[in-house]
Amino acid sequence: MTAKRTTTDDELAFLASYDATRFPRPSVAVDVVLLTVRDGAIWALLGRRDDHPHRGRWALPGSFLRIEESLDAAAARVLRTKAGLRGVFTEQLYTFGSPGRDPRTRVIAVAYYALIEPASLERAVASRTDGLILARLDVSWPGETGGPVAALDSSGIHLPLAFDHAEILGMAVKRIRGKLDYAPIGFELLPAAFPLRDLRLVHEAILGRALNKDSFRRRILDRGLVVPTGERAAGVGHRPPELYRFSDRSAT
Amino acid sequence: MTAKRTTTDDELAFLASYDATRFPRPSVAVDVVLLTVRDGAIWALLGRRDDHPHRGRWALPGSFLRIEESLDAAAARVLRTKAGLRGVFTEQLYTFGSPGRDPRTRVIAVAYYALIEPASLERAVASRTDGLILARLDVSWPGETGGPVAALDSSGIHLPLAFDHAEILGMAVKRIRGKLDYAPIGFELLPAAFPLRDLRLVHEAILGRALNKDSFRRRILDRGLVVPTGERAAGVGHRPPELYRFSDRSAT
DNA sequence: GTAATAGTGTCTTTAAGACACTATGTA
DNA sequence: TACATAGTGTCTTAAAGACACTATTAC
Repeated sequence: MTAKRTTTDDELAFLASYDATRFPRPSVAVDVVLLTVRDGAIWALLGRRDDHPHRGRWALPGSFLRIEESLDAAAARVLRTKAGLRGVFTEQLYTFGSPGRDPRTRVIAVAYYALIEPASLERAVASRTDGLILARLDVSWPGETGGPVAALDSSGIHLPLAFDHAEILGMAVKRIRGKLDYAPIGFELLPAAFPLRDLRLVHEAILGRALNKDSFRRRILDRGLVVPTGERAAGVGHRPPELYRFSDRSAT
Repeated sequence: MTAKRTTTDDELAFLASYDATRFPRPSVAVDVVLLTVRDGAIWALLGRRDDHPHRGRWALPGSFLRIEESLDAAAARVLRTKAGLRGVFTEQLYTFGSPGRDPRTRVIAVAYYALIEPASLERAVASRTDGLILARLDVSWPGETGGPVAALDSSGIHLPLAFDHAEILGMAVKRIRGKLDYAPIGFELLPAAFPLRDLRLVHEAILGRALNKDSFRRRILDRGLVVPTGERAAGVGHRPPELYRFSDRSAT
């Protein structure tokens, strides 16, 4: 972090006289794209806006940044207070700051994305009565092209999104598509023990295309990122697959 | 961007009564890591701080965000006013917001990185009298590990950096290392026409390791990202190499 | 001529795709 | 038993590394 240094009397005097209100300052908010993967699609947590602006539209969970709180802490607080979740994998995504993105006042939104396995997220949504939904994302662009992403309700109807949240969703999808190959993010979307098939289905849903079964297995096993648990899934209607777990080796 | 929608009288009344000053707001600054590659190393533009805090230490060029200015526009303004540069490749990097990172007040720094070829940057530094220097970066970590990065003056002495700017430099190096393989960022660091050797030296400097000469040539040419200009470099003391230029094909 | 790097051709190695085949559970 | 998916083995293909060899300029 900041290197050790001495504070001089001169500097102390400067700091005492510093007036932070001399310039108009924007508000800073933190928005969280909480994602999961299920049924071959990416899903995101959205909340219905009860207040202006964009009342009735759907928005990412978010909050204004508190004055003595780090950005990461604000993202964790949003997940805790809006979804009742703790210890979820979270990473900063991008900062959105177009002057017109919020009609109230100038708001800089520091966006985060978070990944969680579907069972926990469904439980969180079910335990809430404040209009949270899990929306299926409709990614219309291929590869890592990027662009806004639409959200669909359970009937496949497009949900009207608030602010620039379609852009933020698009950035989150683009990010996890890009990171999937070299970062262990698929594991965040699965329970502790999982068959390799489920890991492949998660990758396919994120990438939006089918993957070769054999080379996927080989690639994952060769990298040593997963280790067999010795257990097998039961009651699957066919040969039960071996269950694996994420191996936290520091290998690349 | 934001979807088309109608504004109701109800909402207009809400907006008229909205008081943006109800909550304390942090300041928002934009800092730019302007990078180039020369002599097998990465270099960054730094300025000596004339004022408190961190007077005498070295800092990234930056500015507080103006209230009606986009983040991208602020980054472009910083490059224009602090280095006299326009049209430089610039991309958002990461947002730094630890509560203690600036002793004056809470400052959220939206960091950008920019890439330029060394001749233009040297010209910009030489034409300034306000204490700008080109500092060589000392990247001590391998691969995409990440972490703070030190800056050295022309004698190889460590320059004391202001705020958390060693962290920001580290994030910029990590980012360009990661993007080098799939994004055409090497070209931003070279003149319009260049021999393949220079492109390889740029890649090697960024990655911090030697690359196989033959497969580098094959890889670059096979991707069709460069096209021969038909000209050759002269006066190089050996067989003159063909000069290539970046081909702006939309191919992946 | 020598020195130095450009550039080509070929062999080997490695990772990924294709695909056949065997294994083992449920119904 | 049939069925469905798990898992193995092998062939092919594509990309990268290794390396030998030729090409062309400055000196």
